[in-house]
Amino acid sequence: MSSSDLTISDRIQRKLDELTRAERQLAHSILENYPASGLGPLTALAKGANVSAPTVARMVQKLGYKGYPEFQAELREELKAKAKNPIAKHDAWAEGAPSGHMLNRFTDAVIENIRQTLGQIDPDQFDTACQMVAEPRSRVYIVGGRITHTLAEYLFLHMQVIRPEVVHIQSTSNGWPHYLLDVKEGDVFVIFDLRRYENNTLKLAEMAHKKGAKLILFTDQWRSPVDRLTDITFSGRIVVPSAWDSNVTSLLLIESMISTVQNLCWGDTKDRAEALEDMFDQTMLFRKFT
Amino acid sequence: MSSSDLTISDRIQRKLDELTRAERQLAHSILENYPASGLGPLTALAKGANVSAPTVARMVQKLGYKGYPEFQAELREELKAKAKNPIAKHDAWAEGAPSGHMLNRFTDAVIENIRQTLGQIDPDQFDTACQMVAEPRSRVYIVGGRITHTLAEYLFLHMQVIRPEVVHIQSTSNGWPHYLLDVKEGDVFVIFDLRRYENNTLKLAEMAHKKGAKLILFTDQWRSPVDRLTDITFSGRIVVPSAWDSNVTSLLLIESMISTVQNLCWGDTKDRAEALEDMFDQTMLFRKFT
DNA sequence: AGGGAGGTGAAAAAAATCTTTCAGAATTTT
DNA sequence: AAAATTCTGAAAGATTTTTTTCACCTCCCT
Repeated sequence: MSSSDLTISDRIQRKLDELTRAERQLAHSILENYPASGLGPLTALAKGANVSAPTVARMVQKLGYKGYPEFQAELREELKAKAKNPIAKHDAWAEGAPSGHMLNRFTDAVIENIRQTLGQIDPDQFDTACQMVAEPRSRVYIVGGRITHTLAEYLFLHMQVIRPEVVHIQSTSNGWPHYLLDVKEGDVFVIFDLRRYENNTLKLAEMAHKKGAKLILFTDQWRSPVDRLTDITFSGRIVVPSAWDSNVTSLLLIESMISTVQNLCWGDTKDRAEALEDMFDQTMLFRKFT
Repeated sequence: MSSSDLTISDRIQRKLDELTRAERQLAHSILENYPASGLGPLTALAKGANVSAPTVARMVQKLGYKGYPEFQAELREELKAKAKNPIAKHDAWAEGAPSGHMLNRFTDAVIENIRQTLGQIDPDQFDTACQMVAEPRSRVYIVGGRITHTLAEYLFLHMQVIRPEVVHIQSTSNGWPHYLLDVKEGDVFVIFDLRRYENNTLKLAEMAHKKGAKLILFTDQWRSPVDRLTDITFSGRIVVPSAWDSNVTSLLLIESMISTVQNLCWGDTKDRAEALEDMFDQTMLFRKFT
């Protein structure tokens, strides 16, 4: 809202006394299904209220707008603000920092990214992808690029514990063609390709596809060209106030997938985790958690 | 909704694959402030999405409407229907998934983690840490453990572009004692140690500390034993409905730090600046403007 | 009842919005 | 590497929407 913090609905009700008969009739019609009716064409609104078009134009001016379009624009603003509101109630995430502080701006962006991304994900596809990754008969190849190989490795490190036959390939390394020799039909590729999209990753995906492997892609909202080849694609939002893109939403999806796959593999995982734990204990890599 | 029970939002998402690049860009713009932006004039929508007016006209036709006005009319119908129905969903992140679905439970937990973590961070400490990492006279060592070395590498890959003299050490590798020979007073260590805390990381931190290096630690809410030695500690919440811990908050902090450090280092080395500019272009301009 | 002030809507004028066309650009296929 | 296909946006044309004008109507007051 530009000028005041009043909604248009409030404004109308406040001015109700100063309005003429036809205008009051119109006002009630607007409030009847607010704000939808006010967002349509002026003539439709007039007709719906059984008044003439000029009456609408005049009332809108009485309310303080220059014309009907301006009135509509404010209605849309109001709607926009309302849609964002339930989530964006936090004006500052890091208390004690000005709201313009990088931490707050960045967190705002990330939360919005998460909200948008999750809103567009098809839960069935997510479940299907998890089942594919959990399938014990398939080998799972995890592929990342220059930056994203860190995400790939993160997934790999967990999957390695959860199930056997997991391989991590880095598309930027020159050793990857080697791995493709072993790929058999039904194997699963989990591919990370966020902009800038990498040629090597695309080539690798194509070859895997040709071999009959199933492809799961993690990409951004603009979608890597690999998208054409995949069985399932997850596109996350990555925009943050930075010269770089954010991979937070990707990590969120990865971790959710890890958790879901682990539940699917539970029986196997238990044994494997225990075995691994023993190994680590013996090598004294970890301190015991007290 | 007149014909089917699908919302326009659903329809758009369903058709997303059949759309062209510009159209997809537009689609995302519509979903961004849904439904407000779709209720404005066609030209404004086109401008907001950085596409031309005809693209909008074509896409709505692809979606099955006779023209833009018809599309808007349906949007308004949808809005009207939603207003009548007092309690719409909106408590679920992934619409269409039951609120008990892993995606929703996980996202809830992550958002809560972010909220809690950011609430406890001291912005001044954050700024100080960023300045330390940006300091050109210090060498920066980035250290991670078995899982967390992926986070460390993520930070490293970005820092590497932003400033010289950055080193990535993996505490689980047996080569790390080598690196410590070169450490001089005033060098900076960024250490990742989330549970389960690793003995090697602690040892490495102790030796670095003894050499007069400054320590920045990323850990969890229970805090790694390294905490005693550090100048600055960031503790993130990591609890999620999973057998594993979440590193999303850590990544959020890392990315914020990257962005802040980059701002501080702006215009350091000429080559570096040019390289950055180049990358910036490639990152930001995903399509050409004419 | 007659005069006047303000209210109202039909119709025309003005403005904007939407659609179509077409040529150039980008992409894919051969 | 060249050809064909598809995509895209500028500009013009078509349509709709909004505003203005103006005559008529109603209601109130003397």
